[in-house]
Amino acid sequence: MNDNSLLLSNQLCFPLYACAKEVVRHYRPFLEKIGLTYTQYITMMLMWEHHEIQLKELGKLLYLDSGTLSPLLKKMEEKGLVTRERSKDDERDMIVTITEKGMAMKADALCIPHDMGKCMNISPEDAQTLYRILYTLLYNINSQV
Amino acid sequence: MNDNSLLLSNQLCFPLYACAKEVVRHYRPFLEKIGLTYTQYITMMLMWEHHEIQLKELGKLLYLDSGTLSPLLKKMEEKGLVTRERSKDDERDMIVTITEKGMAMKADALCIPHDMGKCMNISPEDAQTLYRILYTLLYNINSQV
DNA sequence: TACAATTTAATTGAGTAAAATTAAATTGGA
DNA sequence: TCCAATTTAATTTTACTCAATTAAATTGTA
Repeated sequence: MNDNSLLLSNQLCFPLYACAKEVVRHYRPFLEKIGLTYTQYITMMLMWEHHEIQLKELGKLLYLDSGTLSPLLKKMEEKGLVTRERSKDDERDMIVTITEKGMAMKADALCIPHDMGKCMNISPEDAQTLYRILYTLLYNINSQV
Repeated sequence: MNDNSLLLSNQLCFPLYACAKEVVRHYRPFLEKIGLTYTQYITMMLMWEHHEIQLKELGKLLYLDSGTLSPLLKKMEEKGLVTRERSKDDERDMIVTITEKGMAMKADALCIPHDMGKCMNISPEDAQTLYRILYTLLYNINSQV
């Protein structure tokens, strides 16, 4: 709590914030080729994996709430990538299902992780360390007493 | 470029994106006490350090463009934290200057880095490693050939 | 069985962000 | 000196993002 504690260069939050923004920004040209935004892209990754999933579950996995996901999924439905319908078992639940068109998009996205990897230019060791620390932080920050 | 390359859990970008969002979100209750948003907070850090700075320079240091900073600084001027005026030397430049009220706010912000540090719950070693890797990444991603 | 508490999505409002465009001022070269 | 190129902020458009609120459906309990 000294005079340097409020220097921007002494914060850990700032390179985290700036880095995340820059990485997402650098995804844009690659994602534009398949017509997705970054948020739509990470949503599609979960759809390619699960095929069918509740909005609630998407929110937990993506750390996004319904205020973001509801309009996002409507746009993705308009693009024909997913369908949305209420659960028969529980009308509160919104079930999101990937379409054939959504499945087909996966082939066009396959090159993106590789292309972005080159763009990020990080060593495998640093990538592994960064991955570990970020997931630890993500776990810890949401486990407060 | 195999079948697992598009799994969300295999991406490095995602924990970076999610972590940055969660960290900024956890800043909110602390920053509300002094009436700042996160973006205003990191801007104030630079103002406490420089007292007077060009919008252009703020943008470089914060990785933000005028589309974000122009309205942000107007709001901060309305709050009486900074003043904005064109440079006498070059009318294109917008000079931002901290006010007495802005300076006084620093005392109220001194506890925030410490409070957030507890909230993030990261070891000093991991914090140092994370800091190093993030700044390396930030440098590399903006140095493409 | 009633009905209060809980769960879930959707909506609303405020605040970023980035790209593209516009407009004004300055600079540099013929 | 003239004027084209450059620099800089501001504006516009599109797209998140979160907190708070609302509304509907479900659950649990007296």
